[in-house]
Amino acid sequence: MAKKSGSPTVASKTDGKTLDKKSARTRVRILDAAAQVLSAKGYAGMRLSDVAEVAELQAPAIYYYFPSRDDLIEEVMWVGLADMRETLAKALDAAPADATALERILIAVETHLRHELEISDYTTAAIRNAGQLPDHIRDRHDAEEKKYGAVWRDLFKQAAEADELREDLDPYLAQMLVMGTINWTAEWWQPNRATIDRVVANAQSYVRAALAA
Amino acid sequence: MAKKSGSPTVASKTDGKTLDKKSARTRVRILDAAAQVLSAKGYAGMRLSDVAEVAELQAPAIYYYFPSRDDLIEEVMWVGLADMRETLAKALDAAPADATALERILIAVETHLRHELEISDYTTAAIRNAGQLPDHIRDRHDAEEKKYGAVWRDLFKQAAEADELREDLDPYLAQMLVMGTINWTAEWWQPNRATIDRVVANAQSYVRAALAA
DNA sequence: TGAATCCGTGAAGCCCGATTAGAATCCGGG
DNA sequence: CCCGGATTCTAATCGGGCTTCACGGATTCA
Repeated sequence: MAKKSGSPTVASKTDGKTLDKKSARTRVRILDAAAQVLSAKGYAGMRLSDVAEVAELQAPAIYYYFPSRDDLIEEVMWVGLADMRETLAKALDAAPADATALERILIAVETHLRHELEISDYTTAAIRNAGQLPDHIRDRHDAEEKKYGAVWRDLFKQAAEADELREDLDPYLAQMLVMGTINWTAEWWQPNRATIDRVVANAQSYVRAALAA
Repeated sequence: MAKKSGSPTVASKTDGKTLDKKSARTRVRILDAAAQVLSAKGYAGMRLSDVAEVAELQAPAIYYYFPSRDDLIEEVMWVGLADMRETLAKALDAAPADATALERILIAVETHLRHELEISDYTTAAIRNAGQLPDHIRDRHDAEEKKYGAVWRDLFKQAAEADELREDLDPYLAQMLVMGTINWTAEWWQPNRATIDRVVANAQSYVRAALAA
């Protein structure tokens, strides 16, 4: 609970202001609080009074930074995905040039998992609430989700073309099963049950064996 | 969307009444509608007026059958898990006596998946909302969830003892990863994308390879 | 036929939570 | 020290959604 945002995206992608201005920091505090509450209570269950309490201010102050509750939520959801996608893209760029397609998938598994578990309430909020959003918020979120999915789709396509996936797996279904494997961790993982390193190691071993031809 | 309950549990475990009485059928209609809406909108987002509309009656009529909104939700959540557990128990009982521990896990994968995808909004409601419940409803649900988890835990314990799991997997983590693999399907599967049979076949292949020593 | 019970409706009551209005406070520059 | 904008607060409005209430049509049974 109550992970930090740790995300450069929150400030940088969102508007031009920098973090040193107090007002920008307050904005981030609100966003962080919203991510935390949203992740725990769901779209309809998130109350501005809860957010305000976590952010240590009064609810109406939120309106100084966001035009409405839905705008706040939309931004949290979007940042969650966009941030995740950037992190993943960076990690893949940093991979050794001779990495196999399967190895790249395992890098993605690790990156996704670490980001989800240690960094960001934004991501878990985005994951958990994707299905419950009303249509008007869903659009932007769906677009971003599609982009994120595309990164993964490429990974699986390349693995399939390089014959690194077992024959009896459909690449699309395999992708979804892998994403389930890692997305679901947010629902059960707790720091005292197993270290992140152990979860990552087990998940990588599991996925590698599941996919490898 | 809008799957049927198909569940004997709804009527039988819930009270003594039988389905032939019109009132009992109305009660089930409300429960089915609640499962459907709950699964789509989440705990806080489920409105009694939505449920009433799906069940084709007026909202206050719900109070003839359930003391409160929370009681209705609690029953949906509980039925979802209890029903799933019974189905799984039956499927495992019906397994051939000489099935290996790993084969039994694969039976569980298929049973869970088919139940989740083709039968029950109750189960998806239970899965999706487990994290968002307020404490007073959570108790009964947690108890039931623990029971369901225990069935799986046994499966993995036996597999581990029979050396059918790869050495570098922790049985507990492996269990959670498998449950993620299958629980997550509810989030993405749609009938037009792939048949249930194909999903089941891929998931079984995936899990077998992931786990098998 | 009449009465008891079951089922369900329509019209409020009431509380909670988003939002708005308007005032108070804070803070850097003159 | 004092002003003006930036920031935040308190108080009030407003609508939506759960719940209650009192009533009526049906169905059953004597």
